[in-house]
Parts: sequence; structure tokens; C-alpha cells
Amino acid sequence: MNEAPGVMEQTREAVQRAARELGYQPNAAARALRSRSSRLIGCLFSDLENPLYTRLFNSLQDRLADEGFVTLITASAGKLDREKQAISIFAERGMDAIVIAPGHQQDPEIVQLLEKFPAPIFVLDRDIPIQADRLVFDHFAAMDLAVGHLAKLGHRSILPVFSHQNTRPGLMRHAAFDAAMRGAGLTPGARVEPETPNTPVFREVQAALSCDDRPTAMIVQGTHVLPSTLNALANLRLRVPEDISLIAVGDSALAEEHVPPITALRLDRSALVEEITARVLARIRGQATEVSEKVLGYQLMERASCRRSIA
Amino acid sequence: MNEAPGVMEQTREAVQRAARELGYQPNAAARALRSRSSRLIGCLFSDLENPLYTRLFNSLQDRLADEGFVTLITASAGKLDREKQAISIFAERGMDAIVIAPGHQQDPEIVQLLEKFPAPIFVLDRDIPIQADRLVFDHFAAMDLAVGHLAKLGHRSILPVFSHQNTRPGLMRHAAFDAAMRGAGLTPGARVEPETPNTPVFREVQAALSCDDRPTAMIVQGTHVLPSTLNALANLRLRVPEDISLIAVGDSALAEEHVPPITALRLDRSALVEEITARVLARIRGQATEVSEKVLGYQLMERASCRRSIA
DNA sequence: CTGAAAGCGCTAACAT
DNA sequence: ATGTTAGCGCTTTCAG
Repeated sequence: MNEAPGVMEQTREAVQRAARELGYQPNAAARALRSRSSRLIGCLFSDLENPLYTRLFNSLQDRLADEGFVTLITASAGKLDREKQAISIFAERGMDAIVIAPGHQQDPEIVQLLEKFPAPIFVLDRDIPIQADRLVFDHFAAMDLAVGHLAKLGHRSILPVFSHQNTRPGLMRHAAFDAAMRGAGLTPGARVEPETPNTPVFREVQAALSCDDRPTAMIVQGTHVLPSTLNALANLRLRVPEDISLIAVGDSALAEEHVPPITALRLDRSALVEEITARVLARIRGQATEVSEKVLGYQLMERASCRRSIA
Repeated sequence: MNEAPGVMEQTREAVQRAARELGYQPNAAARALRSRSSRLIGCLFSDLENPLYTRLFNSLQDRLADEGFVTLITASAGKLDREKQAISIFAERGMDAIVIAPGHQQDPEIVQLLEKFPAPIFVLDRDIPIQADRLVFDHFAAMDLAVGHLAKLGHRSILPVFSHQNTRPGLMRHAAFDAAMRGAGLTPGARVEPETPNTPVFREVQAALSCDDRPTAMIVQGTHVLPSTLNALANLRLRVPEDISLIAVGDSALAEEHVPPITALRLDRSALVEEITARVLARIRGQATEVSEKVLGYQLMERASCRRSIA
């Protein structure tokens, strides 16, 4: 039945046919009980509205389905107790592995739950203090790319709009932006820091762009922040890129399909998915030994939203 | 252990304490095998990028978690084979029930898979020809509400922008819009019909609004269609609501947070979640007998995007 | 290469 | 009110 090696072709086919005729459905619970493997992989992401995670989940689901695994997702909306609950459920349900990017990376209870988690853990761009396979994004190189691109176009005043969440991406981006500015010989100025990536920033962006000496370029987070930024620009009658240049952090359908298309920092999603599946499968099969920590860079997708500074 | 009735308080507590001290984790697979119930509920939605489904999934997950169920989601991105695969996986994995809003409602293979599905099915706004509990949305009343609202403001030429998908919402909305127009004594005119709700409509909207006698109002689907419509309006320098009135079909963070906030047709999500959970739980517990078919209306959230017609 | 037997960890049914 | 027993449907192991 299960493609075991060393079975006569004839027998195999006879069995398969009989199974089909009888409408036989293998029972996953019995299988899991006996084989001590649920063939279930859990994902815990902070935010289902972030297109990165949605797309990633879709790809992972596809890729892992090929290997016979079912992928489960939980989104915590950043709520601590939902994250704890999700990890507990993953443990109870006997996930064969989990992939996590929680909204809380230092909470002691989360750390403790993860330390005694009974299956392999893959951590995605979070500085959680546990031994686990990990992939982090290179936010410093990314900001160098974005700021460098704008500096080369003559922009000297750049407005960053990233949320100030307490996880790695938020923490790193601000430091990385400042470093990149200094690296380009520029001085960081005003900034907009929404509480979460899903906080609208209409008012704040409008205020930051209404002064006399307004920034000539922006680097903007690609979730809710980008729509409300575009809303503010339309309201101020500022055209992209004639009046202001724009780079999105994280690529999305919105950035690609906007008119004009918006230059964006993009992660190579297929590399991301490959790294995660390769690692997770190796762990499940017991092939991995050393903990793996990799860094993934962003690429700058140059589109039509940046232009030489008018200032 | 399991809160069974008729156990001495003392015994119960002793057991609970021992369990905690030993770090006992019940095994979900064994439980599922023995009790013939996985306590798993599967959702199959056509589109994870539709905020209705994302929000619904979040609420369902919360609500069903209280009852001890784990909610699983699969998005098919409208692909037929992914939908078939998802249903098969749900069957294999012994879901206790499934909630479905697939992108294909008439495909014979899908119908056949659902007919012999071994657990209760709840159908969400789809005309799938099977016997199953069902909740459908009242698209006719919704369009009456939206068109009526605009007609009362003096609008006579209204541009509808809904996708022309082959499922109930798409099929109904076009008919409902035409009926509502005639009901208000108006004549349907130009329309934009993107292939899917995720198709950008910048060009088509721009074209439709560039004629001499342009529509003074629009009714626009609330997914990717709304951002690209706003993009087109900004590009044409048309202000909402001064130059054109706007109603979104389906509420979203974007509609609420936009400046000005966009009037939207909203579903009462808590009623939606309650109906689904109540029905699904009753089925699982064997309490339901008759197939239930309910209709849920939309409410018109009047916000600042509509104004008396200037024409 | 194939058939038979044991048992994964629970819960339902029954006996006490 | 508590203790005991059988067996859910598979896979693993061992014997033929």
C-alpha cells in the first residue's frame, strides 16, 4: 500500500485496486498513533494580514504537501496568550515540526514553552533565545540598498515609516536605517513609527510632509502602512515619483500593481521556502545535527516610483 | 482528567496535580483513534487575501478553540485541483466538520467528493448542489441598499466594479445590481468586470471615467479592486466624495481607515461566526436533524464617501 | 517476499 | 465512585 520497497509489482497493484474498489481511506489518527508521527507541520505567525506570511504559508503548504505533510497555520494578531495557546496546541497535537515568527520574541513563558517543545522548531527572523534552526533577514543590507539607491538619486532627506514592534524586523530596521543614512553621508531626520504594521499612518505622514523643508523620499513598510501613505500622498496632491520618491519594504501585489509600480525590497520567497522545507524535512528525518542559522538578503526591485531629487 | 461528572473533587485534583508534576501531555492521535473524533475542523476558502475570509477564520479559530476544536485552513487560490486535494486531505485526516467556500461550485468532481464526505459540511455563500447546512448572503438586498442610497443622493449613473467569478457572489451581484438599478428607475450602463477579485482594475476604471458623461458614483468590490480603483481616482485627480461617490462591497480595514472613510456594505461577522459555530457544533453533537439554510443580510455602513450628485 | 501478532495511548463499557 | 478491560486501525517486528 505505502510504496514499500521489495513488494512484487503484481501484489502491489492488486492491493491498490482492491483498496480503490472498497473505497478504503487510511486513518490518519491510527497512523499517527502507531508511527509516532502526525505528518502535521504547524506555523505560528504574528499576522495573517501581512502578505509575506500569507504567501509564505501558501508556498509552504504546496511544498510540504508534496512530501505528504499537512500545514497548519495560526495567527496570533500579536496577542501573547494566543501565542502561548498555539504553542501548547501544537505540542498536544504532536506536530512533527513548527515554523514560528511570533509577535513576542523575549517573553519568558514563550521561551520556556519552546525550550521543552517536543519537536523541531524553525525560527523565522526572530531573536528568540533558544537553540533552533533559524533564518533571519538582512535588514542592514536592505536599508543600505534602499537608502543608497535614493542617495544616488540625490535625495538627502528621507522619511522612514516602519512600525516599532518589539521583534527583530522592527528593532533592526530603525537601527539599520540610521546606519545606512550615516553610511551615505546623510543625517536621519523625522520619522513615523506606527505601533504595529497594521496601524494607519495617514495623519502622521501628512504632518511629516507638510513642513517647509519636506522629505523628498520615503521608505515605507509594505502592509497597512503603504495604503495609508498612498492615501496621504493623494490627499496632499503629491505625485509619485514627480514630487516624492517611494520605496516599499517588503513586496506585495499592491506595490507591483500600483500605477506607477512601486520600487520594493523583496525577499526571494522561493529561496525562503526552500530553506525552510529543506531544514524542516532534514530535522524530521533526523539527518540534521548542527543547528543552522542562515541570513537571507533582500533584493531591490527597481520600478517606477523613484526619481532624481528635485530639491 | 477530562472533567467527567461524578468524580470526587479530591480525586480530580489529585489526578490533575500528578499530571502536571509528571508533565503529562495527552496524545491527540490516540484520543482521535479511540473516540472517533479528531476535534479538527477544516476550512476551505477560495482566497486568503480576501479580508472577509481572513477575519472569519480568525474569529472561527477563537470561537471553536473555546469548544476544544482546532481549526485548519486551506486556500485554493481558486485552483480546482487544490480544492479537490484539500477535500481529500480533510477526509483522510478525519475532520469532524468542514466549512467551505470554494472557487468552484458546480464542478462534478468536487460535488462528488462532497457528497461522500464522511463528516458534516457547512457551505458559505455557494450554490453547491448538495444537501448541507448553508448560509448565503443576500446580494439582492445589498445592492438595493447601495443603489438606493446613491439614487436618493441624486446619482443616476453608477459604475459597478465586481469580479465576474463563477460562484454565487459574482453571479448574483451583477444580476442584483441590474435589478436594483431598474428598481430605482435607473438604467445600468458601463461596467467593469475583473476576472477575479484580485485583478487590478486601474486601466479599466480610468477608461470608464474618462468619457464625457462619466458616472458620478461607483460600487466597488472590497479586495484588490478597491486599492486599484483608489489609485485610478487619485491619478485622474477625482476627489472622493466631491467629484465621485464610492461604496465598497464588503468592509475592510482599508475602507474604515481611508481618508475619507468609505461607505461599505458590511456583513455582521459575529452573527456569521455564531451561525457557523452553532450549526457545526450541533451537527457534530448529532443534535441537528433538518438541513439548515439561512440568509444573512448586509448592512450599509454610511461613512464619508458619498455625497449628493453634482450632475 | 509475504502473513501473523503485538501494541502505540487512549476512552467506552463494564464490573466492582 | 472507582478500577479493569478491550480495542480503535494502523505499522513494526518477527516468523515463515
